[in-house]
Amino acid sequence: MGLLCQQCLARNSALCSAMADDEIDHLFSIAHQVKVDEGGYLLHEEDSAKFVYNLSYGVCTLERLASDGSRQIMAFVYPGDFIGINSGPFYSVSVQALSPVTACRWQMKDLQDLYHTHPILEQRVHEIASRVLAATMDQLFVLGRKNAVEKIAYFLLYIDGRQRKYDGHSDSFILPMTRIDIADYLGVTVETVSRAFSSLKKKGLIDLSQAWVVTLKDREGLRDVVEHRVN
Amino acid sequence: MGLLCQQCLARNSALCSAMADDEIDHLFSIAHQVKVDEGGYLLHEEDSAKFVYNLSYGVCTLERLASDGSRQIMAFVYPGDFIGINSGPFYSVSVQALSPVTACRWQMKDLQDLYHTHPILEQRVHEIASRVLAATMDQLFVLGRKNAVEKIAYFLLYIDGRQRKYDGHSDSFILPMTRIDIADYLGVTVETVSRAFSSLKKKGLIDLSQAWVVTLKDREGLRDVVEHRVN
DNA sequence: CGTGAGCTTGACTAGGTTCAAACGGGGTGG
DNA sequence: CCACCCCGTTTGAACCTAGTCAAGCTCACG
Repeated sequence: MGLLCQQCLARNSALCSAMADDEIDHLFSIAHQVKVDEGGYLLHEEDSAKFVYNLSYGVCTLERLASDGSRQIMAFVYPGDFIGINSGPFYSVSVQALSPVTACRWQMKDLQDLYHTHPILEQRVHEIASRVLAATMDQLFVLGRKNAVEKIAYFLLYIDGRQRKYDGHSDSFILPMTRIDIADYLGVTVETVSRAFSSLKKKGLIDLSQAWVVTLKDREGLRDVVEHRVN
Repeated sequence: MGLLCQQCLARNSALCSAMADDEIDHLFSIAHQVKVDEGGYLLHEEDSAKFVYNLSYGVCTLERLASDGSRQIMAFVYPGDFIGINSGPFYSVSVQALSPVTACRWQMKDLQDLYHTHPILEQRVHEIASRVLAATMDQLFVLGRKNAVEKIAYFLLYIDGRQRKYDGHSDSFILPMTRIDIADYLGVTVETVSRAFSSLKKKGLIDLSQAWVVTLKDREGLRDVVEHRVN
């Protein structure tokens, strides 16, 4: 059984890594495996938050939809990330799969019961929650105070940080999301995203061999762009 | 001793309200009272997060400052609100007083010790953290997807909700923050804030007897503006 | 190959920023 | 007590960035 966990991309996630190999079987035994097709939803914002998920494979968006159809993506969710861990009575965001997705699902209640025998789990949950809030505030700053090119530079460094561990430590990675997703993450339009990519390419900071294959040629230069130290 | 708590504006805050009148003495006995002048800082983003605060009187901003001087306000903090409850090793935001401020300060550690005897406290802390995250995501949506007038309409309803319990249930309230603060909260300039106020006034949705005295004449109309249902 | 979805680019427009000036109310000093 | 000043706010005009609309391109897939 534990074999599934040993091979899981999320084995070293903030929560699972708190459990030794011989303990993880129990964590796994109370979990359900969930699969969602590309484009499908893992959960909806109005659902009551009964479950906690840990993404094993694939990438998701954490998003909110307005009545007029406009969408704001709050975060991109990668293997090892948790979903629903700091929700109130409802999730308050929907989670959509950008690719075929596998996740471990626990009853919130079951996980909380584990806190008694494994108090470190609760501590880890706190840490995760505080990191999520900090990341959301980073994004808030970017949306409020950065222009289009700075937003894209920030986005690329953010994705680089998220994906490096899966794509190896090269300077190239494959974007799992469309330009529309990027636009909805940064609060701009698709065209603006496209123009900003071109601008960074012209500056020599990145390469795009294909639209979704990014090579970071100058991370320090990208950081300068984000920090508004260059035009 | 407990008298101070009985009269405190934060007596019914999410945390203190978990304690009965006869129990609150203990919570108070391990607290320090902190006072900060208008414009002063309660804490800085780079401080290590050793303390938790509960605001008793006054209003603060929760803000982040960039190297180029640009500022993003993440939230306005009112009596009863908690500060530093879901920080990582550092606070990651600074807290500035908009008016003379009084707060109760606890050692994070002391509060965590109380969890054993009063498990409800820990639960409340979770709830607070999840509400903070939800509110931050609301703001993220607004910054990413709303225009200037919609942002101001959202802001007014947000402040109305925050202040109603202190200002009584009238339709008028006094803004404790400047136009610059509002601008830095919504990711626009002062001039844009001013023009948006004028626009809402012209629409008949609000009144401004003085610059900082707002009367909401049509809450439903304001909600329509926020939801993009009107121009 | 041909098709279509997603991406890029161009031309024009609109909303917000910038810079500048005027306004208004509260506080200070003559 | 009034005049003056100062700070925050409002308003105006020019500018510019990002949005809009439209066309063309690329590439994966049938």
